[in-house]
Amino acid sequence: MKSNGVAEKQVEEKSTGRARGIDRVIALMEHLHSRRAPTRIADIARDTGTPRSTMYELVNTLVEARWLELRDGEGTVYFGPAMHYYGSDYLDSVDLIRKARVEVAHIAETVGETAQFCTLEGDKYLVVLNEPGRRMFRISSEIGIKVPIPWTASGRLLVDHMAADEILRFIPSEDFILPDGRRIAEDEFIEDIRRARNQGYVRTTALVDRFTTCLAAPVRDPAGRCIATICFVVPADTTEEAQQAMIETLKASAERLSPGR
Amino acid sequence: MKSNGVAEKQVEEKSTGRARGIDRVIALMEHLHSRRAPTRIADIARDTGTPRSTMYELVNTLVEARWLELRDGEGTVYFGPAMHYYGSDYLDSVDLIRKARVEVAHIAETVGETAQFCTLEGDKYLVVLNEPGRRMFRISSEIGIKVPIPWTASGRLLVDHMAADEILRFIPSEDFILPDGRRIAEDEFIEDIRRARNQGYVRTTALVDRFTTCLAAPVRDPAGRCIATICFVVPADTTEEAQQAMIETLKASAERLSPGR
DNA sequence: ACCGTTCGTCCGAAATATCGGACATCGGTC
DNA sequence: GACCGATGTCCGATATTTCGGACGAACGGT
Repeated sequence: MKSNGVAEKQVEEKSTGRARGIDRVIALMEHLHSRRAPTRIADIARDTGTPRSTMYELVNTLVEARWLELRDGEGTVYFGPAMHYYGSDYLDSVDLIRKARVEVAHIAETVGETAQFCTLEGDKYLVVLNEPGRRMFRISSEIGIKVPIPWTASGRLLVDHMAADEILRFIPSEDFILPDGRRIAEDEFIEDIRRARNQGYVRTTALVDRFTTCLAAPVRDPAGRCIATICFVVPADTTEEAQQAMIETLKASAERLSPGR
Repeated sequence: MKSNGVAEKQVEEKSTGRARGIDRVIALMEHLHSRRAPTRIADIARDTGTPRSTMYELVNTLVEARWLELRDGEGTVYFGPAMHYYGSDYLDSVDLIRKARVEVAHIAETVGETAQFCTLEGDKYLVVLNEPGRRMFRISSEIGIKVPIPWTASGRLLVDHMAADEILRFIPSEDFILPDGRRIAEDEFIEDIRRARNQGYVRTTALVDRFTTCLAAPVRDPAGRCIATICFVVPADTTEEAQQAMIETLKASAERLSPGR
């Protein structure tokens, strides 16, 4: 049907080309999020399949509400402050996330490396919180961007409650192909998961990015199911000693976050 | 009925009671933000003047888009994860805010007290970033909530580029009345501003809250105009010595954030 | 100075989203 | 067990929002 790796999203129309304003707005915001950059109104209209006149009308309304902001030489629009306010309300309203914010901020500051808090959404992995370390070598946070589960360290923990065949049915086959074209062997992936579960943490190197290592520890619900992970993103040449210390830090934080002690 | 200080917003109708979906959605989100709590659909409909059937229809659409989430025993709705993603995109896209996040996180962690980054929006003060300290005595962040300028320490810096009469014309007269009913004398307020400008920081005690002191330092643009503030919110009984150290911390951070060195 | 392109606004027509009200459910109360 | 209030769904009518296309302005390349 649709295979949007980074792909675009046309508004689905059943018969005619007419759609509700709210649906066009949702498509607009989703488009800005996937582009992650201020975008010209005409381009948004084209890429979302919205009539130009309609898009101008909607953008005016949204700018007035501060959902969007005109950027640069008035040529482009991007998210406005209202989104930040609503987003903060969301973060504060979810108990686990509120606690995770404290943990992530603390370990990022004390260890000095980028720390993240991650969960699943559907059959994809995504970063919910991202606190850059002192290094700041990864400028762009990838908050809310869906990533195939096998590309990530955390992903190996987040599915560890399933049986092997269940996992392979759950994850789309194409998600085993890395950005550089390599394919992750399914049995190695399953073995990774088993080992991670036993160790209580997971480490991956050079998966998405040749020079990056990810260290992750599981946040588990009372039933023992991994509901989220907390992790560090560090250069691959970080000393083993330092990595071991980080793993201990992660395990302690993850333990504190796990509901019901 | 409802008398929640921060006023409610009925959807404006010109002639008939009919409104666009997008306008109803904006009113809905604004309402949730002002209530800051999961709210029942029927209540939202009543308080925003939206027909119940319309509200149910819209909420369904928004829940599907993850703009909203059903909470509790499915009885109420509140902001969903999409708002957080869009809000994060906004934060990352504004240079000053991105830098301020680093500063606020750092000083909150090292000093251990709640730190904030604030600006003006129209003739109101508002908190853009809030990082709770170790104390965490103020649980609810007030991000995106508009507050009268005279109620705040930062407010005294944010208007310090104006002449006295300009300031008094700019700030609505009723904003000089504190939550407890006391009225701030206008000449004392003007004097506060002058002193703050000379000192390069400002301190207020027991303004909004009897037991709270605010310390703030100005972030200035190349022309010297205060475009934002960075501040600490601490218990009023914090020692003078500790407060002096915090002031120095704030001034250093504010200096780093001021564009053009 | 001459095009071709993009930007933003405006307008009338008609497809349809909003609205009001009816209805079925569910829980709690007396 | 009857009553009351609140919740959520459904449906048809019509007021209105969306849409297409036209238009003038602004821009940039030749």
